[in-house]
Amino acid sequence: MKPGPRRSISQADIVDAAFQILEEKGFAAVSVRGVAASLGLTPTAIYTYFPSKNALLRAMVEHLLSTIDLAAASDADVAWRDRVHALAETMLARLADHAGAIVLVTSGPLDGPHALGLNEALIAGFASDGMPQGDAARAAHAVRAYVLGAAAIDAADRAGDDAASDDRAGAEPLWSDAAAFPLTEASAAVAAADGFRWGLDRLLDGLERRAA
Amino acid sequence: MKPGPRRSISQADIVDAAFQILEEKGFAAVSVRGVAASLGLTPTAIYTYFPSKNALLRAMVEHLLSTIDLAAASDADVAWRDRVHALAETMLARLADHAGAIVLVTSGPLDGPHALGLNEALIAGFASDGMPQGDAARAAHAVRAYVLGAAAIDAADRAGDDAASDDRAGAEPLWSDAAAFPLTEASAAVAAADGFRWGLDRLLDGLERRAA
DNA sequence: ACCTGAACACCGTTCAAGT
DNA sequence: ACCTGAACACCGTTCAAGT
Repeated sequence: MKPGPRRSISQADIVDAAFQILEEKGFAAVSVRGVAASLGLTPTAIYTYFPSKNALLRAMVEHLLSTIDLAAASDADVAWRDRVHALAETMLARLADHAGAIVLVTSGPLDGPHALGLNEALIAGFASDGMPQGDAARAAHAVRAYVLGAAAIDAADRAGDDAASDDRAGAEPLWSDAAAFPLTEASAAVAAADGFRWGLDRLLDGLERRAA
Repeated sequence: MKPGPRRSISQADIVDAAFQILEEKGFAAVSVRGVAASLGLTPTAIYTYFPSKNALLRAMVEHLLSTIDLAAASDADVAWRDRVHALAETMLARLADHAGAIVLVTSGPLDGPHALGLNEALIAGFASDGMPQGDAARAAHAVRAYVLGAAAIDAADRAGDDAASDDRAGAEPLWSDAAAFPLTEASAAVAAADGFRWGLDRLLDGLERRAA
C-alpha cells in the first residue's frame, strides 16, 4: 500500500471501526490512532475524512441516533401515549446497546440532523393530541432528559459493578459501602429492574393531564 | 523545595485545584500533570494522595455532591412535594455551576457516600408521604434520571453554542442547520427557559397520583 | 484527493531514588 | 510518608512530501 488516492475507505467505515472499539474496549480506548490502525491506515489519514477527533465523535452520535426508527412515532393508528412510549424505549435501548454511548452523547452538542429529527418527532407526537406547541416542546424536552439521565444512571451502575469486581484482588475500596443507606440498599434491585418503564409512565401520567 | 515529607498539601487541595481547572478550561483539560503543576508539584506526587486519575475524578464528584444541603429534604415543616422540588433544583444548580460537571458525573460510578446519601434523602422524602418503599425507590430513581438528563442537555446546548461561535472564522459547519425542523426551531427558546421546572412539575404530578 | 512519515506538544502511570 | 526525575507507552494534530 503506497500513498495516493485510494478511496478504499469511507466515513461510514471509520465510524463503524470506531464503534467496534467503543464496544470492545470502552470510550477511553476510542483514539484516532487506534481507529486508523484497525483500518490498516496511518493516524493522519483519518484527517482526510474528519477535521478532528471530536467531529468523528459527533458523527458516531449521529449514526447511533440514525438507527432509531422515527416512523413508529408518527403512526396515526396507535395512541399518542404508546407512540411516545415506544420512541423513548428505543432511545434507551440504543444508548444501552453500546457501552460508553452516554459518555459519547454527553461529550458534545446534540445538534446533528438526526438529533433534531428525534426532537421534532417527539414534539409532533405530543402536539398531535391537541397539546399547545409550547407545552409540547417542554414535554419533549422532559422525555429527552428522562431517557438520557436513565441511560447515564444505568451506565454508572454498570461502571460501579466493574470497579467493585476490581476489588477482588484485595485492593481497598475507595469507600466502605457498609449498610449506612438502608433504603437505597433495600430497594436497589427493584429500582433497577423495571425502573425505567415505571418512571416513564409516571412522567407521561403527569404530561397527560396537560394534554387533556 | 526538595523532596521529603512535606504534607504541605491535602486531598482537598488537589480536588480544589482540579475544579479550578475544570471551570477555567473544561473537562478535557483536567490532567494530573496540569493539576500537579498548578500546585507546584511534580505529576507523580499526586499518586501519593490518589491511586489514579479516576480516583481523583470520583473524589471531585463526591465533593460536588457534598455541597448539596440534605437538611432541607428532611424538614418536616414543608410539604413532601416542595422538599423534593427543592432538592432537585439544587442538584441541577450544582451540576450547572461547573462547566463539564456532567461529563464528570457521567464518566464513572455514582457509589460514593454523598451520592448514596442523596438517593437516600430522595427515597425518604417520597416514603414519608405514605408511598410504598418500592415505589419510593422508583420515584427517587426517576427524579435522579430527570435531573441528570436535564443537566446533560443543558451542557450539550452550551457546547453547541460554543461550536457555532467557532464558525465565525469561516469554517464550514458540520451540518447545515436550515429550518428543516420547524417545531424544534420555533420552540427552542421557550423549552430552554423554564423547561426544567415545568418538566419536574409534570413528573411530580405523575408521582403524586401514586402517593395519594 | 488520499495517504505516509516525521515531528510537536501533550497524556497516565511506574519505578528507583532521595529526605 | 512525601516528593523528584527519568522513563514507558501512549495521545491529538500539523506539516511537508509523495501518488
